[in-house]
Amino acid sequence: MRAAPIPAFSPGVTRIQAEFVRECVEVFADAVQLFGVPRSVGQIYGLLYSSPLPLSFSDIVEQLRISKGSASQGLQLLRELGAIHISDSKLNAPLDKRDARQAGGAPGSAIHTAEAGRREYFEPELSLRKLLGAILSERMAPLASTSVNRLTRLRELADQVGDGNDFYLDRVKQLNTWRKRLKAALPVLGALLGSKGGR
Amino acid sequence: MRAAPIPAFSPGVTRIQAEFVRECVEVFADAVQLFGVPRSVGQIYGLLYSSPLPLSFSDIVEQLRISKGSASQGLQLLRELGAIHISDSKLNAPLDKRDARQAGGAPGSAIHTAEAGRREYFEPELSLRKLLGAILSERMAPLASTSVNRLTRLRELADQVGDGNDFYLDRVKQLNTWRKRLKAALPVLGALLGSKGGR
DNA sequence: GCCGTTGTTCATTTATTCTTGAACTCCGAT
DNA sequence: ATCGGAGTTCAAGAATAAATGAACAACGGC
Repeated sequence: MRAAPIPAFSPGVTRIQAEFVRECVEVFADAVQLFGVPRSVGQIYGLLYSSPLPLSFSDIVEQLRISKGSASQGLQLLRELGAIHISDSKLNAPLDKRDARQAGGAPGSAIHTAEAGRREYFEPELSLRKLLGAILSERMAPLASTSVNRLTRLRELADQVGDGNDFYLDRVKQLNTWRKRLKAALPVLGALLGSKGGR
Repeated sequence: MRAAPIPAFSPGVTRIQAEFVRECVEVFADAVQLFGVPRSVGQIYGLLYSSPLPLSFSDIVEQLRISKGSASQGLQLLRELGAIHISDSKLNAPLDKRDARQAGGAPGSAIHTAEAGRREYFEPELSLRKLLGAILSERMAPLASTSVNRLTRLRELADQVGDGNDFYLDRVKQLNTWRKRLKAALPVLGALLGSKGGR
């Protein structure tokens, strides 16, 4: 088990809000692990999900207390999956945020002076369909790419066995059926998750 | 990367059959990894899947060249998942197998004299629905059990924030929607995999 | 152009998971 | 009862995956 990830306290954020963030971070950290995605990546998504304003790279590093390396790789993966995107309001976001911070906060550990440079801000993608669709197809890709070749090879071998009964051919046929069903089921799943009918 | 798992040669089995087995073992070893199931467990299933006759514990250990510990744990998991079951013909299976082996084989490395004791024989489950259903629900269980409590907690926190807009409440609502959709989608997926319509 | 800052890459360290092997229990046969 | 093989458990080792941090590259402002 790992030490509970406790986001750093940011100025201008109430204790309740911080608690909300922490809970979200953990929820997503746990959830993504079920899909084989590293915990820290879920943390990043959870943080963005619970933030009213887009966050920058360094916000994430500071609040999650993770290394720049982890943050960079995690953000990269999330972008590849389409789970987050760069805020289009490159200009507004930082300004809004500075206001928000100044508004409520104990300015003790000062936000560094210059909020300058090529800083980018990230927002979470909120479509469940896109989120899961990307993860699933990413994980299915390697299987799909090799499975056809392998089944062909198995079929050849089964033909050569030539024992009395059709055991080997039957098994190959069944594998093929399974593959087809899986292939057919995935799009349907996507449709279900995208629909509004889940009540 | 790991050394290719090469099943040991068994008497009474042609080279082609051995090749078929090896290919199956690898196919399932790779496939199960996508669902977070250990490779060796997939190997065991693949071996059983490609065997015309039920296999015993020691058959598995010998042919896959894995330790008794791995075999035991792997078989246990597969049984929990309902992916294999103990051959009901506790009496027939071993007899059949001895016949089969004697029939074709170079009896050089003799099958040990006494086929005795409480030896059990395993067969693979062939229903895709059962196979995947068990894996999926096993992996979803931890999420499902905690998610309701966590969402309740998040809702409480969101109520307490009370900033001008409904940002936090909206996020909680969306999480709830996602949860419901996932819950609704899983049974449908099961139905799809069990149907005959996948052609 | 330079300079300070932002973000990336990658070898190393750290943490987690898987496998092994040996001691042990269980069961059936004698 | 006891003997021998069948199967399980678990601590220790090996293999794999993830996180770190420091060196590096990219960008914007001046």
